[in-house]
Amino acid sequence: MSESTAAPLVPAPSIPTPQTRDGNASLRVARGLREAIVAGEYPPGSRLRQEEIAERFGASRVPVREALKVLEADGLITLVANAGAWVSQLTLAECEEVYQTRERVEPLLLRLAASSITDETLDELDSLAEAMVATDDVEEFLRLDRAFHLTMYAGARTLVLSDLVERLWNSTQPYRRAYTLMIDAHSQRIVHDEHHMLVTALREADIDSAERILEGHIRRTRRRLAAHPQLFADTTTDRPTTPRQKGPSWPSQ
Amino acid sequence: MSESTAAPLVPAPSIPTPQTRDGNASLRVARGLREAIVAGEYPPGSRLRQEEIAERFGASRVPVREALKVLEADGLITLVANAGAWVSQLTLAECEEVYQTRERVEPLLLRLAASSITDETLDELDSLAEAMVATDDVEEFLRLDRAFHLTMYAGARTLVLSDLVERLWNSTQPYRRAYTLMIDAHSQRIVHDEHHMLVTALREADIDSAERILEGHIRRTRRRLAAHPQLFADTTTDRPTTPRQKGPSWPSQ
DNA sequence: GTAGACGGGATTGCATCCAATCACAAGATT
DNA sequence: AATCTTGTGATTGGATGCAATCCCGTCTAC
Repeated sequence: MSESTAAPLVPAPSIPTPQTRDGNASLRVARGLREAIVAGEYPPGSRLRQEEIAERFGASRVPVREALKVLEADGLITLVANAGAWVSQLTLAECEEVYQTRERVEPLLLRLAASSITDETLDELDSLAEAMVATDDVEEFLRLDRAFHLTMYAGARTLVLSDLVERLWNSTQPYRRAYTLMIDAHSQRIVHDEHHMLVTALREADIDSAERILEGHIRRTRRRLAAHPQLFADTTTDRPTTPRQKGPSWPSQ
Repeated sequence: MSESTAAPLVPAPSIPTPQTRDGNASLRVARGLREAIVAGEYPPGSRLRQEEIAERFGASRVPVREALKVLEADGLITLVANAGAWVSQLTLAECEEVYQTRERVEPLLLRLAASSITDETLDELDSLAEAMVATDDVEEFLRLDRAFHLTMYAGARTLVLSDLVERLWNSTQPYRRAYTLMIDAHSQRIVHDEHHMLVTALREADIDSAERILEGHIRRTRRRLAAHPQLFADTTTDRPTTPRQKGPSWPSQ
């Protein structure tokens, strides 16, 4: 398969469309673009041009537009009619909203997953937590943090809830990244302690404690983020990335 | 209202919207189709054909496909590559998942909205609760129930969380409808009492109590739903690729 | 110097057209 | 008689083309 995907690494965007045999270019574009945004390749506020994305993924603009709709529903991008697509910029209030939602929802997911957490998983969680202390690389830290949480939830046989949690993580990833760059040693130590307490509670099968520790863990992160409002979009300034303005969606006909 | 009379049913396939001057047919299709699904016009398991929808909303298949992607992200429909789109059929486990999520998330939304609930809103909530006892019409009951909850949350200046709650309501609406058809007087009385207690707690500005009452209210509904597994898709049945209407039992819209 | 107007170029939204795939029914083989 | 094969019609997926719209650098007026 070397000939099919070797090109994307090198800036040689001649014609990367060997064959669209799969039948779902839309899915491929959505996946790839989501990964690129979460990876920070397109920072918040970046404009996304359909043709550019189409060329990058070797598709036409039609599946790209479908993928953009999906990513808008994910909260990752903001679409403005007849204007374009931008990577979502969260205000501090919106970011806190997502974190407050996480405080409520992730403990539930943890509870649903707890019964199927094995000893091997617990050991893996411990080593992930240790690796977070060891690393100095921001991207590595973020990856480990994400892996820690998602590994805890991996056993849950849920569909809606796991999807939701992943969306919440994705939409706030840029701000976790920006914050991690300026994290101090003390906060990092607290994060580590909380992770360790979490594993301990799970080892003792004390789900109620685990839920509370996880909730506090997320809440503390939220408060630390709130202490750095400069990382977020300003609510006063008029951004070209108009936050999606939903109509009166509730009137049932 | 028995709006379910024939207006949309009557074969008047001329052209409902002769011109798509708005500039966003995709949004219009998504909105209209979502309303139709939530209204029960397309019961779970129904197949959605692109051309049919396109004709109904006076658009081509391209914006229809974009709308289908959005509704898939909403959890309202299920897309299968190269096969088609079906209105989502939830298993009992999935429905309980949604309800458990609601138990955690809606109290938070209520908390965020509580500060901006006025006395007029409280009076409106009371009358909505009263109207629920008075009516015998299922659709009216559902509309009032939805209006009650949404009115409580209306003051919250949130985007992500309100969207999330709306999605959770929408995706479970068909099962609320089916269940409401067989609700007994005793359960209905409990629902009414809970609503009244909720308004009382809000009137006393006792947010913690309001949260707990709301959580219990949703949980009890979940447990009543779980007592009627026959309303849901069987876990043993095949993929949504082979969904078949097995007499959804309630009148064709 | 600042604010408003404007026009070229770029970009989006949508309809039409064609290829690919699947469901389904009828026939052939064992 | 049951199962595998085959072919046709219907449906979906995607690319191209065109009209409508918007962004943005430039010019003009005050």
